[in-house]
Amino acid sequence: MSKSRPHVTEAELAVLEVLWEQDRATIRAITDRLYEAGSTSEYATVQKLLERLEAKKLVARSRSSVPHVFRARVSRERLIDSRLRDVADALCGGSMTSLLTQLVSGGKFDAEDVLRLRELVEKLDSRREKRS
Amino acid sequence: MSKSRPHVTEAELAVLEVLWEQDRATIRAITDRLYEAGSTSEYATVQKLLERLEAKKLVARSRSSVPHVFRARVSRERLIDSRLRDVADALCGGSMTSLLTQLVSGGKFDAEDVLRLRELVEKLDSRREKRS
DNA sequence: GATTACTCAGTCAGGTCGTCTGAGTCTGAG
DNA sequence: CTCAGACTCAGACGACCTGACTGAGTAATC
Repeated sequence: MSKSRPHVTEAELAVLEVLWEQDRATIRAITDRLYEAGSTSEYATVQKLLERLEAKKLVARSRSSVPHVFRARVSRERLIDSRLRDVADALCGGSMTSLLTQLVSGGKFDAEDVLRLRELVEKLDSRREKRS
Repeated sequence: MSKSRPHVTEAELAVLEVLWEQDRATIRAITDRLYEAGSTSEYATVQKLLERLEAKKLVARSRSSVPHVFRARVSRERLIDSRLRDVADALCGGSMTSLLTQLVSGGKFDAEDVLRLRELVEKLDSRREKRS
């Protein structure tokens, strides 16, 4: 988390979810999406969350028009990756490989999961070979 | 995290690490391990951390002797798994499979990693077949 | 009997997080 | 022009968490 991996709060995440879903959105749109009602204070809450997300460079704000338009600067995939890295740092000495090993050997996966995983490994392997 | 998956603090984790390393330990032993000095207040800090860990059922305390002897009730592997589950819940709709897919396809792994992963998948597959 | 180590309960400051308020700005309708 | 409504921006707030610390009481040891 420390290494330029700011923590994303649950409420902040909810905002990001909307941005992932809608690509671009105003505070109003996000507020209505999250709260239905969209009162003044709820609007302000979303505003503050966006402000913090912007400070963490996780969303971009376009000030060229009013109301401002926001978009996510980070994908869900990157966020997942960053959280996994946090876990690896905290519990696996920073090794993503250990984490992966742990996840694979520990989890319960059915036939379909294993099949998909196998395909994924194949793809990974061939991609790696091509690089070298 | 909510589902009987209490959050483990960094300081609490440091205590757990010692317990994993030493199996059983007194507060004194843990304090000396973590702080070298082992002053009164540091001792009390460790004590409080153990108290909280005990409340979370992550360590067991034997009161039959004084000083009390502590041991971990959760392995590093289980803790990793629980954190991964947190990530899955927060970002993958609770699906560990999605998380796994993300981890495999997103991470940078070298030839050795891929080889090990492949073996792991084999093992997982045969284990699964045996079960059915 | 005093010292030392330990347990147990409680406190405390600093930080984070979600929420909310208020002051000021801009714009469009009447 | 003026007013109302929507928006931005800065700040504050209480609740909570976390690590650190204190003090009172108890048991053991010399």
